Amino acid sequence: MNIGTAATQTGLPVKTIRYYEEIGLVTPDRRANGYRDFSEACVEQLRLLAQARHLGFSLEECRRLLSLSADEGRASRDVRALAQQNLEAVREKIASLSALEAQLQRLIAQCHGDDAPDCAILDDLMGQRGN
Amino acid sequence: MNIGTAATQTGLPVKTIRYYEEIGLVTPDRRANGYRDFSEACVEQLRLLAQARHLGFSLEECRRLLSLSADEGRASRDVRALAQQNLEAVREKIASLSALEAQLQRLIAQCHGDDAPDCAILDDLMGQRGN
DNA sequence: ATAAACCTTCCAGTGACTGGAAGCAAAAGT
DNA sequence: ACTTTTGCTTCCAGTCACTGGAAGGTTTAT
Repeated sequence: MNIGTAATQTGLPVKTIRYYEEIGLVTPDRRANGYRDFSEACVEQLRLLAQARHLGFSLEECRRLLSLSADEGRASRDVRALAQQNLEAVREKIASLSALEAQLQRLIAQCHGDDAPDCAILDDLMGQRGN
Repeated sequence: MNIGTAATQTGLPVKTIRYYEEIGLVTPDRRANGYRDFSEACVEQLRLLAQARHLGFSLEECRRLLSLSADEGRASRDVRALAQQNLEAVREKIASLSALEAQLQRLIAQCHGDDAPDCAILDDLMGQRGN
């Protein structure tokens, strides 16, 4: 299977697949003309990559997921732990973004938003030390 | 004021301040010995940068904030619009992270998490196309 | 025969820093 | 006065996960 077909099968851009090969996440075969040749197994790995990236796993986490998925003797506990870690990270991001949201909302509420140059937002941004 | 003092006054790392100068966000004076010399006004700009970055504004947005803060004839409406845009972006990020959280939670719940190699998470990751 | 679509590699850029090396300048300690 | 430490300078390279583009070879369709 050519790289373009693999791309449409997985939803990954061609460039991204080449990049994944470059950093050793997948190792497609090569044809006589130099074209990459993707096996079904390889496409499955790409599908895992696409899906896991979509879920916010880093490429290093994806690497571990791939090695777990290749390991017939794996314990599902290990996969779960990885996912759990990722979940924590997502929750932390949500928490800090929520704090941002509140602060921005407060700032916006305090600003008149008219033609005059005095602005509560700028006042706040310049007023205090960072944090 | 030396760069180190400016750094402690604003909470920004020295390296970051130099980077901000490099991309033209601030332009401190220079002393005879080549050291940067930060005026109070310059430090205020750095404070704005620190605070705005902390609130998730991009550096390009910060650039616009700085030019608005320097413009005596600005309309606070414009500042508000910028903050409002940022708020939307933050809300979108929160929404998509929340979707991730739900999906991860579901996946984790389906996985036994024991010694056995069969794992609902891996099954899911390899099963379908990436969207 | 020609055009288009597809493949290859390599180089450079993104955003926002961050780390490190090599080399002066200034401040502090003895 | 001398030495050590700290602080400043520049420049180069790396991070993460791609993304764009150039220059060129291959295959497929017309």
